[in-house]
Amino acid sequence: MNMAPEFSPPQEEFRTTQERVYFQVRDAILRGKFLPGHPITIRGLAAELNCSPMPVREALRRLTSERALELSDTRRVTVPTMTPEKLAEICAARVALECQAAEQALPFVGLGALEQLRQLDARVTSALKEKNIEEYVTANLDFHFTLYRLGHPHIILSLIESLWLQTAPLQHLVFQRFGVQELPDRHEDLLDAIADGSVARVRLAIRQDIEEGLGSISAEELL
Amino acid sequence: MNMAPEFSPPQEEFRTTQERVYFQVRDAILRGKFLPGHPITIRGLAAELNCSPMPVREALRRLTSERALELSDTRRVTVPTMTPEKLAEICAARVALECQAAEQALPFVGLGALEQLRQLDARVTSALKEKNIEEYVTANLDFHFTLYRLGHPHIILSLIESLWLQTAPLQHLVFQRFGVQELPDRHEDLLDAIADGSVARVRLAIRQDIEEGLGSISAEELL
DNA sequence: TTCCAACATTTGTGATCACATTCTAGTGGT
DNA sequence: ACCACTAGAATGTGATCACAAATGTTGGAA
Repeated sequence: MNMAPEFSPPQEEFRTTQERVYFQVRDAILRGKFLPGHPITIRGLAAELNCSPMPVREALRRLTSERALELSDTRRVTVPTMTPEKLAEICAARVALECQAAEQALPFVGLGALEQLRQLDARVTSALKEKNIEEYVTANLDFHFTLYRLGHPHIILSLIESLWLQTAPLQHLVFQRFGVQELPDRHEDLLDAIADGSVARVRLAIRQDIEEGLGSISAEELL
Repeated sequence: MNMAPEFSPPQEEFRTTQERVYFQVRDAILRGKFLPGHPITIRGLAAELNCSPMPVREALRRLTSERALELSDTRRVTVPTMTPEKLAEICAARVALECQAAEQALPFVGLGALEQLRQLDARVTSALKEKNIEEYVTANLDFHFTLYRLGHPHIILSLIESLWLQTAPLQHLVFQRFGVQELPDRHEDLLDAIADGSVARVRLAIRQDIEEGLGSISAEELL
């Protein structure tokens, strides 16, 4: 059986092995290479990533601390399974934090940034038409985070990243089953609201984008 | 020099040493036993806590992942120093998340819970009068978290806990210098709003409680 | 066939060791 | 007296080992 999670080779150079392992596993989770409920072993990862168990232990500890992975009652590390309650919570937290991040970013949106956001949105819609899920996920992620980063947040951004990390495997699975054609595109509303500088409309667009995207799958993920 | 951070003995029994160390260090941070900027060494902690460096490594990794500690550019673990920017962000994030948590808890507030909250608020105000900082901090923490826990949140609650952990050492220092007599008490407004079941007033009270509490110290913590 | 006990394997945790990097004194020169 | 430089100590990181708990497998008995 081929359980190899297809780790990407390390893109950039990292200071420590633990950091390299952390980002490789993190990336694998984001790309949905781990199935929910799938157990992860320290020695197995160490063998696949060509290092000793030590850096893997710390990387996994870090990821479980971010809720990207989960500790079972027997101290085994697994990919978290999603429940409707957790999804609703993540949804609510994302609305609360991303609305705040967007509002905080709003004064910093110049014409260059707006143009960049439009181009990223174009990538998103084109990926939607081509049903290229991989591209859609990454472009959508880039679109949101380039906006949020304009306000130069640190703490809030890392909280949002943690929440995205938790829904990442789910997105992948659900999009595989349903396709992506029927998702409403709230990015247009968002871009218009940003251009107008309307805080209320920005918050509304983000809330709808999140709730329609994540809410639409809330009934289907009982695996 | 007596740098011993006065670790509390482990209150309950923990499954692993790493977990014990994690909570002991976490508790020490919450009680302000570590000074901001103070470097923390793995071997030093290991010696103080009677274990090998290994569990300390994982506990510190976990705490830095929660931003309760910080990694310097030379991979040294230090207690984070607060900056006005970080404080403003934490403040904004707390408003966003705690308003959400309170709104989520509102339907679950029964008469028993309301009475419990009133008693906790009484503890807070009495601690304020007696200028008992330790008691104030814990009672205030209990007040907020018993409210939030009513909505049975998991993810949001852990996010909020992480944010409180980041401001804990600051509270301690600032309250030592200024005393606590002039802090406005928004808990009364909050309790009234809860009794009325008014979401808008609950959110307003929490926003004011956070912003007046943390905002009042934003200009004074340049250490 | 089904169930359960006993064994072997795997796994997580903690300790110890080795090494490269960083911090800290102590030294020597100006 | 002051500063740059070097040697020693201390620290973080990674690897390996030991051990107990958990998991998986095998074997026999009902």
